[in-house]
Amino acid sequence: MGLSFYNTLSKSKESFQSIEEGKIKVYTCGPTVYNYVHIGNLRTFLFEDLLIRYLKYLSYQVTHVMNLTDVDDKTIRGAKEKGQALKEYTLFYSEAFFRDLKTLNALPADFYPAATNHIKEMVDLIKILLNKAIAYQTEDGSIYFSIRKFKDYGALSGMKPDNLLDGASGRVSNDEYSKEEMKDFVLWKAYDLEDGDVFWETELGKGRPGWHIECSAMSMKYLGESFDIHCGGIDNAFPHHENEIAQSEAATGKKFVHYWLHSAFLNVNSEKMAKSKKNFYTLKDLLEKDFAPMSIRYSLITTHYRQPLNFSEELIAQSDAALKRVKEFVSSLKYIKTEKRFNGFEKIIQEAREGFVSHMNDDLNISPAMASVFDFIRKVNGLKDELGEKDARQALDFIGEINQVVGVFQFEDEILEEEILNLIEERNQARREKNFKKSDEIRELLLAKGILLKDTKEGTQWQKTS
RNA sequence: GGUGACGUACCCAAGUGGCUAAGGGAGCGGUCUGCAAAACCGCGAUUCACCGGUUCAAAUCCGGUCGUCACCUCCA
Repeated sequence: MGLSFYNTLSKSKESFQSIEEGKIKVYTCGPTVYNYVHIGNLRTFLFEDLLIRYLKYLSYQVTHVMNLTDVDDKTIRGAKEKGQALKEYTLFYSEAFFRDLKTLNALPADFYPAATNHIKEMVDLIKILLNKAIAYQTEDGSIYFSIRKFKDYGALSGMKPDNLLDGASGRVSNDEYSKEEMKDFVLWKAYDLEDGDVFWETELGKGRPGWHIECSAMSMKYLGESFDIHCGGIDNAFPHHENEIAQSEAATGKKFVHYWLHSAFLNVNSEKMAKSKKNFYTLKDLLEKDFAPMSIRYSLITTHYRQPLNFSEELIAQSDAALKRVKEFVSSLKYIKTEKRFNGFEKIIQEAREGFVSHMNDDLNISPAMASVFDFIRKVNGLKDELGEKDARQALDFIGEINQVVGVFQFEDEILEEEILNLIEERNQARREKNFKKSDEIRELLLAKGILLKDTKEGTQWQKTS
């Protein structure tokens, strides 16, 4: 089966076809850098990482752009509270965000454009909308998008103008406007004293951009007026993405994005994890509890991205155990040293690969894709006595291949220091002399150094624990 | 009021018309071991929230009921 995705636009799975052969352009909505991200946010970023990694695995040439929202009400308020310049404040949280991504082994995007570096592009876009009379300026100088003038408004989210509750986005003074206009959203916010020193003097007047316009302006700058995939959390489908479509398509007359992929929420006790509910964990919180980054990554990516995921510490512990199983498998392969070959081993690998790929092709259906990896491991474990070194090498390479996509397995350094090797030998000597007190002491000592020993028929084997 | 998602074993989670309902965790039994730990092997839902209906055949389709969550205001 070929690659297919559930497209929010059509509310159905569609087989994937890139605009340009062999190349895929992806835009993902990044964080608003006003605070540390929580792991609910990170779930979405890791879903996107999984997507990008898989597309690369399929040999597509991927261009990935993730924006940073570094000017909005929250960043302005936060900077003011800390008495910092906006730039200083947002830089701090941007860096924290990048650290989190790195810790969780997400591949860096090709571009991380920040809103404040693209004011010119946004102004140009807004000017086009004004010229087309789709946008209008109000008395205070703010500029709004008239959603009634974009006939397809609501196509993505099903939120048609008539069904929206009143109470527009960012409307300054509600009373002056009719009901319909209240549903319009802001493109450019005229300067307000609350904004302090955050403003730009532009052809549109003194002020700052609305939230939605940045993604239209920046995605089109880096990826073109039409591109392949746009991702984000499901809460961004409305109003953010709906508004992006309206702005972009109204301006260019072209289809903005071909595939919209949205991830479901991470919940805690069946409720959305959110800062306002105070039920969130940051990555730092979890690391301080000694959870391993890869166990956290595994927890966040192995539930299908459109399925709400109920988060718990128990979940990470389960992931930890699952990863241990893979690690144990990988570690044990190095003890297969014989020259023999297992007839048909290629076929076993090929079946596992096909299982993995066919499920990932199906809208990144990772659960059964991983199941085929675990099936492979069980099968090979059962065959170990019949495998030779070259087979083991192939099995290891296969796990490495899968890891290009999932990015959760860690391959240990297969070399031990002389000192450690000597201790293992010393312990074996003690065991031969039935000096178990001494051998147990050495085992404890090595475990404290991160080396786990296992006494098997073939001799003592070791494995690194961290 | 409008829009949408979800309810599968003790926990996590696939499967959306038809072979024995994947896989992981936990548990139990076994193998190995000086012992322990780890690993490996085996076992585990006659049943898919509930009630009707369609069908030769349904967890899967249709209707209804109950329960949970989210969006419509910044939110991954």
